[in-house]
Amino acid sequence: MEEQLNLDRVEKIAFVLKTIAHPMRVGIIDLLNEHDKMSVNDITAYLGLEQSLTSHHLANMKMKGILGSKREGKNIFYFLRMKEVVDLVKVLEDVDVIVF
Amino acid sequence: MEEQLNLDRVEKIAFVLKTIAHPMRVGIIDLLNEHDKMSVNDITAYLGLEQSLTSHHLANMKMKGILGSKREGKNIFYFLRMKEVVDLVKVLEDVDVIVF
DNA sequence: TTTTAATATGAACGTATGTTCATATATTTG
DNA sequence: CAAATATATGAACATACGTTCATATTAAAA
Repeated sequence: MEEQLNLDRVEKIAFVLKTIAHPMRVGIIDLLNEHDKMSVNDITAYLGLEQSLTSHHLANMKMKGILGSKREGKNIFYFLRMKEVVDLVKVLEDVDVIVF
Repeated sequence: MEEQLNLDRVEKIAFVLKTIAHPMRVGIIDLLNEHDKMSVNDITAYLGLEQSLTSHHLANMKMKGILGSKREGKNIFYFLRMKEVVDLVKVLEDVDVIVF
C-alpha cells in the first residue's frame, strides 16, 4: 500500500518511540498506568534513582507530550497524557529477546 | 499490580524500542510488513539513503533479532523476524504529536 | 578469469543522550 | 520569617549512536 516513504509519518513514530526507549522511562509508564498520578518522590523511590535524574526523565517525557503534571501543595504529580504508550509496552510484554 | 520495578522486563522492552526508534528503521519495518522480503537495493531506493547506511541499519536490526536475511544469488533479502514490531508502529499511527 | 553488481565492514567523527553534581525555586511548617 | 521538604535546572562529562567514506567480500556475467 505504501510505495513511497512518508517522512513526517516515520519521524513522528520514531520520535515517540525514542522518547520512551529507556528502561526507567518504561518503568515510569508502567507505574503511571497503574496509579493515575504520582509524586516525583514516589516515582523516584520506585525506580531507585536519584531525585534529580528522575526529574530529568519526567521533564523530558512531559516536554514531548507523553506525560502531564499538576502541582498539589509541596508535591508535583505526574500522569500519563499519551495513553497509547501503554499499548507499546503491552505489545512487547511477552516477546522474547536476547538483550545485550 | 506491579509494586516493584522489574529491571529485566523494562530493559527488554526498552531494548526493542531503542532498536526501532529511528525514522529509517520505522520505514524499513513498514516496507517489510508490506513485502515479505526485500533486497538491500530495493530498501535503499525506497528509503533514499546511501547503500552503506542502509546496510548498517539492517545489520543492526538483524543482530538484535528484529530482522532476518537470506541470500539469493547476488541479492540478500531481509525480512521481519519479530513481527510484533509492526504493532508498535500501528499503535502510534494515529497519535498526534508535535515533533521537534 | 576479469569485470560488474550487490552487499558488508570498519574506522573516524560529530552529535545526541544519560548521568552526576551543585544549586535554584517553590511550598509548607514551626 | 527561618527552616525543612519537594522538585527543577543547568553545566559538565562520558558514552552511545548515526553517518560518511573508503574498502572488502561474494556472486554472477561477460
